[in-house]
Amino acid sequence: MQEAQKYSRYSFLLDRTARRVKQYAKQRFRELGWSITVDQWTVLKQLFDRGELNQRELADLTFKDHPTMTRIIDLLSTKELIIRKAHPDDRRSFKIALTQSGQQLVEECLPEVQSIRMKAWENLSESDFKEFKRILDSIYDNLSL
Amino acid sequence: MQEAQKYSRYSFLLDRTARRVKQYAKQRFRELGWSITVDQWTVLKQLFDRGELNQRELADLTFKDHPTMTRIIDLLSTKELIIRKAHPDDRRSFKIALTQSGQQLVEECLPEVQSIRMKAWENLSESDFKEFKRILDSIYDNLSL
DNA sequence: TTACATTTGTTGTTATACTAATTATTTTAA
DNA sequence: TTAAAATAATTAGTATAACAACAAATGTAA
Repeated sequence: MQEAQKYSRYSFLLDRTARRVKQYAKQRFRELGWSITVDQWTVLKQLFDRGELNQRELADLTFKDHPTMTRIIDLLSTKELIIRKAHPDDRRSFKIALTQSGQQLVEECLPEVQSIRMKAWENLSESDFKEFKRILDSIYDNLSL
Repeated sequence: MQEAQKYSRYSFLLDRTARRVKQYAKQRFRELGWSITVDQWTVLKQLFDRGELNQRELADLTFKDHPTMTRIIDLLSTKELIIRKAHPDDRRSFKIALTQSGQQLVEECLPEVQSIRMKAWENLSESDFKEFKRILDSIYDNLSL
């Protein structure tokens, strides 16, 4: 393979694998009868770990843009897993909080999510993880603005 | 970090990095004034490399599903970069072919695409590429159906 | 040959991704 | 203090991504 073409191939493999990982988790969520998506889960988990956050903070933590976060928040609100509370110090902003059923859902799903996530890494060693993380971070930094 | 949480973190980094790579390419395409997306490019490039293909073959090669491919083909047809030609042996199917302007576009864009792709891999070594590919393939296989 | 299964492609629906533009509010600077 | 700049969130438009259901054509087995 030509030198230059090789890099396109790696980018393709990265994209393909990331899609597969997401697809697998999505499918397992469905099979388990959970009515949330993987991206919605990520938001719930952040709120579970860190407590109330505004939408900008959630967007930054999950590396999503603001319009996307608005819509994920809308969907989670409709399902009554979170609520937008008025921000005490800033009327432009909301405090997003888990509802009781949101809290309960995270607690129930957490072990299963972890086993879904583990599946991808079967047969890989501790040093593989380190290498992988290092390379991913390097790629990410190369493309930072 | 807890053992189980680690795997979620790796999945997150993978997703984040893949999104960044796509985002970077998309932005460069825009800056260069190209009116195609990265996924559309991938289809054009396959046709350029392999000649006429049907939609199933294109979907298989790019690891996209058939409805997604239908829509990408629709968009490229509208832009007159490709055409659906009747398949001589199978009336269910089309032969997808580059038009002259499609062919020309690929030839013009190819060097620039390769430099966009290379950007991600700066400061990484040949053995990093090999390791990375091995780990990606392993993850992909772990989640195969 | 007929009935059934498979294949190819399309349509519909929901969700995420990114861009641009907009509103409301808050911050900063003259 | 007032005007301009910046920020938080939303809305609108277009493009992927995945899934289900479907139509038309082809293949296969009795």
